[in-house]
Amino acid sequence: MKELDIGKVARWSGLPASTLRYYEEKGLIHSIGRNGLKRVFAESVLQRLSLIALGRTAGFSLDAIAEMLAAEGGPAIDREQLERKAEQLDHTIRRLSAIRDGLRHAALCPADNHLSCPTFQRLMSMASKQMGRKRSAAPERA
Amino acid sequence: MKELDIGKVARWSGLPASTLRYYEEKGLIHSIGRNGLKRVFAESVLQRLSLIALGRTAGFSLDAIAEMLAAEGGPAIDREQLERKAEQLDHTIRRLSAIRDGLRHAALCPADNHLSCPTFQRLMSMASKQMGRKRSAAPERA
DNA sequence: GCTTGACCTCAAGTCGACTTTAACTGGCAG
DNA sequence: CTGCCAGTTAAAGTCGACTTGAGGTCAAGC
Repeated sequence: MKELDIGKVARWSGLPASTLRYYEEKGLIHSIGRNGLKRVFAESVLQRLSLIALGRTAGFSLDAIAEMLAAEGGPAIDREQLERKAEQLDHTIRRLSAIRDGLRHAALCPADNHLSCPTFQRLMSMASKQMGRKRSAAPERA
Repeated sequence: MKELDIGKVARWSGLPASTLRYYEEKGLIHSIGRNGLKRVFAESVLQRLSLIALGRTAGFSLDAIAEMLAAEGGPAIDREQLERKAEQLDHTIRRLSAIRDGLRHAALCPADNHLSCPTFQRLMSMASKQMGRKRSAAPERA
């Protein structure tokens, strides 16, 4: 099993060492031991970091990601929760798609005020569909 | 032209008044005047707030949104920039889609460790494709 | 005339996610 | 032995996006 010091992990993951320490402190990753003072990581930490980066991209908080990663190894994954998150993501994707189309349209449409362009408006209203954002979606700190 | 006080804007937009004041301070919205001390908003501020919410969903910072909104009314929209943003969003969407599929697969797949499941791995590697930190899109942030 | 409620300002506080700083350790090169 | 380099810690600082708090204004209602 290949062992990496923090510098290698940093270089390969693209994350600064400080972030790796921070993630370890938060329990998102674990070092497999020490060599003197120095942390030693298993190669597999890179995959875990990928998953974390992915989760961040998807908009999850570090805490939410920690939960999911914990569930992942654990005795029972909450399949229902995963499906809920998948569905949430699905909504997000649809909204982002509408926004993307909106931007693209804005880049082409000659109307000088997009707010009054019907195509733009249609896309935006498609994207909106509920705009009071209170904590309700991603983490469900349960 | 209908005029709204901050309370109505708050109720209709779902945002607290403090946020509306903050947005005004940042130049994202404007009140059309004052009634005594009290801000008076045009009804159109609601649409603007929708766009702002949309932008937030798409992962843009308030500053970036302010820029885009400024460009919107201005003399020339940077079409190239819009197209770039659209393309960025497109990548994000693809990655989110892979993540969604990954989650959904994880919810169904009987393997007890998804990290070793080839289907899961394929989806995740599809989602990754570059993992340097750079925030992009968030679902209803938690 | 006094209270209540919705609004105001300005300053300070909070939260998440890091980054920076200062002081220290331990290995290896010259 | 001396320096340097990569690593270590704990604590403080930063940044974006708000929220909260203290203290004030004003119209309406009892």
